[in-house]
Amino acid sequence: MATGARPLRADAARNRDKLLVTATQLFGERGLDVPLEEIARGAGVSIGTLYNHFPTRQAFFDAIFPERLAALDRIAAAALADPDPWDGFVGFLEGLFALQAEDHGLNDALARRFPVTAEVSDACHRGFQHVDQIVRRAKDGGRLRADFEPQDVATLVWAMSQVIRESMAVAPQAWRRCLAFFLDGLRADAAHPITVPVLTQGQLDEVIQASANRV
Amino acid sequence: MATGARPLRADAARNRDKLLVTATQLFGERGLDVPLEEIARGAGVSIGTLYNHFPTRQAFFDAIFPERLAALDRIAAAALADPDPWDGFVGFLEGLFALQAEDHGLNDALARRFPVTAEVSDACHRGFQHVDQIVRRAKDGGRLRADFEPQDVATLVWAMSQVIRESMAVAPQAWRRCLAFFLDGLRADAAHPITVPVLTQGQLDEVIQASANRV
DNA sequence: AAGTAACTTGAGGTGACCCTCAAGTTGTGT
DNA sequence: ACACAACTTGAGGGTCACCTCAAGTTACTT
Repeated sequence: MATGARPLRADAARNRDKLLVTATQLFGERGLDVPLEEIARGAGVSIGTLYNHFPTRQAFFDAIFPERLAALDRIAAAALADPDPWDGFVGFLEGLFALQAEDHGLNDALARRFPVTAEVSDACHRGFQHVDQIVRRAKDGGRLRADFEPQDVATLVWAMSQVIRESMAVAPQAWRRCLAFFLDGLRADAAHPITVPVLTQGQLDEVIQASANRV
Repeated sequence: MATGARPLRADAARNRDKLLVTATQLFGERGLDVPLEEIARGAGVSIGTLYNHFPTRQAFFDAIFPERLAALDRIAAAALADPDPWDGFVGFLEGLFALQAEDHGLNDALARRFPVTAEVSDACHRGFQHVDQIVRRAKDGGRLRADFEPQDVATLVWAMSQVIRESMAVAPQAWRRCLAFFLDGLRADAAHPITVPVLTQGQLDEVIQASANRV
């Protein structure tokens, strides 16, 4: 996996691995705010070594999230492969939120702090494109209401991420109920006129930017 | 307003007031995490004086939130007074979220950290009872779906609070769109069967408790 | 087996915020 | 005008997390 200029020394590679494993676990359990010192301790390594390998918290995210986002890609692909566009749309959302419910860190990442580095932001763009297709397909299929736009998925992610965060410890499946209500409002035959305009892509970018600056 | 054992000395009362005004403003603008030192500075008073009057952050909340929650009471009363139960239900939610959108601190309070002291928790109980009535009335009226329960309002509050938080700076009205989608899913004629059970009151209390401990 | 580059270590500096308390100041009743 | 209680002050101690770097250790090369 390490493909930099020259290979790491054996002990260094081991340490890097241990740090990554520990970080992945702690982020998953407790969110993205875990103290770096705790990660070092968990990996059995000094704080200095941690900084050798991951000079910033962001460096951890960059190393961890591509894998997570790949899971998202798979979910999106499955959604697009579903013969029923509406089922695909629903499956995508359920898959996405199930992933968030399993991984406190991913939930944090999607809700409060969109990632910024090249690789991760690429993955996000791919994600947006997938969402675009999934939404368009479900609208064309006639069961998703016509005034629902891809940007509305972002709003939905914010909404659900908080529901997941609050309820996950006590009722890990509670978010599914909230989503079910919401989905019933997204069906074409449930639609009532909406006067509030969708977020423009520019506005969405602004929000994401603000979010990232908050890290 | 001060009704303690003996009245405050004039200068002390003035300082208390200035602190309260500043705190209200800063909490409203920036949420409940504003450093206390900033409140003291804003009020033109030393940090020691701040601690004289408000020995904990919670003491500020106790002084500020009853007024805010009274506004909620008014909104609930208006909802119950609405001749159309569904319109009342919708009006209640819109009023509640509009309040949150105006006041970052209230948003924080409802989303992440339910208050704990007697007076405030009383107000919450009154709030719950109002929600109970509003929901029951709307269900009896036949336009709110029958499987929607008062506890589901809590979930909705979590969801919307995050939408509000993320979008308020860029598109202060964006939450209304999200709510509109959601409401379309709450209409009786939009209902599809839901398998996930509602949060029990006990579970809800647990979540609220966990939330409060997080302060 | 020795030499060197690569790596690790952890004490300690920085900064943000919290909170306390001894010393000083000011309002108020007499 | 006096005296005392009420009040204010802000330096300073505590905690927690971040981050650095000089000195020590270890893996790899020859």
